[in-house]
Amino acid sequence: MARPKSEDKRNAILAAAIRVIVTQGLSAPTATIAHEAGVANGSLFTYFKTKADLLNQLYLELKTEMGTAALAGLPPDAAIRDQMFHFWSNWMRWATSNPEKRRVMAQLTVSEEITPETRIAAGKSMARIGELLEQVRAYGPMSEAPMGLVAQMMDALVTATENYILGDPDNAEAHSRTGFEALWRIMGSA
Amino acid sequence: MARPKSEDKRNAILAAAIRVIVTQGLSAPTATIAHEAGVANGSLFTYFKTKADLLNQLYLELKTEMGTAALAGLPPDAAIRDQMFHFWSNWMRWATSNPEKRRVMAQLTVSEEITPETRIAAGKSMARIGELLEQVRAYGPMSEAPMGLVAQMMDALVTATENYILGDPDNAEAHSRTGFEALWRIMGSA
DNA sequence: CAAAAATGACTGACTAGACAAGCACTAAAA
DNA sequence: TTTTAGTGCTTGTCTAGTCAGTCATTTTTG
Repeated sequence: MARPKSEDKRNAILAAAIRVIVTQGLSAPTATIAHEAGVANGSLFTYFKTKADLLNQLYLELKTEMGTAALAGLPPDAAIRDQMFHFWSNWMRWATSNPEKRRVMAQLTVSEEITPETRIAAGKSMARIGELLEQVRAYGPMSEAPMGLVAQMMDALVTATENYILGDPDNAEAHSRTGFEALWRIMGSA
Repeated sequence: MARPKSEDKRNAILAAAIRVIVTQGLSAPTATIAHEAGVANGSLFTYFKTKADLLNQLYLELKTEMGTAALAGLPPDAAIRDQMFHFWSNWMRWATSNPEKRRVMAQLTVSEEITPETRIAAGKSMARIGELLEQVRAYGPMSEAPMGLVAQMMDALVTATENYILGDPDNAEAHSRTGFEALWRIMGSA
């Protein structure tokens, strides 16, 4: 390999994509993204085969980052409710301190450009979260409900709470707590 | 006005837009929509000034239709929980029997093309729903929480439940019930 | 240790195609 | 006869992706 691709440049493109998409939406021209990243139009395509490829990789990166952040420092021996609250708080903190990433995630989640394969790969990085949720559900009022529905509901509550916090960041802490209590009322056991 | 615009044609365009957008996404060409509606390319623009205008009107129409459907036959003297359940069931039924409209709504909700004005107008048509929700909230565990957060959570739960039903329509009834019970655990009082 | 050859990342002008909207014209209503 | 809806071809703009050539970096060779 004569001249290695630089990880820096790849990251610069992904970061630029976030900044541009947040203001222009997913239809933002690749040229704009390349320019924002300080890279030539054509270079973008040496790092990402197509625009769709760029979007898929961005989605994967964001989802993984979010999952990692949410699980950071989870106390493995604490009561399940405390673990869940820790997890919830991490997630909220990440979301509120990365509003642009959150917005872009929301757009990508709904986009047709994201392939099922990417969604599955993204799901894998959430495996640990699934286990946790499974334990929570098993002894609560949702024990009979299908896991998929429970997972979607949690996701929905997270997103709703995050969205609301975005509009009133000063009371983030209180809203986060309200959200968690709602979640726990839905599926928790004690 | 010498020759009146036909309401039929307008509706044909909106209906065609739904059909086309559901398969092609919001970037679907206006030409395709016009063709699907059995109308010339240019005619579309006598009914809708721009493509964005078309999307905004479609959003408004769908949101209004959904709101109306959800409130149909609401028993005004029944217990508040029963009213809420009636409302929830209506909403679910509308969603499951109009999957394409639901999908298009989801796309429009997130789209940058929809103006704040349109969103506000759409909110107005939901006023009655707001009152109902207000009564529910007032005596439950969410009485201290801001109304906006409560509304977003309900919306999130509706959407999550709808989405899940879409993937397993055979058990729609059971899932709908599960969803409502979750909602009631969050904010109901008895 | 040159130096030159091989490699492939990088550039940005360019192309081919798509699309929203305009327009000149025709048909229908009043 | 006037006015406006309706038509579908045309136009100007925009954009994803290409490509011929350049240049930084590594590898080979005398």
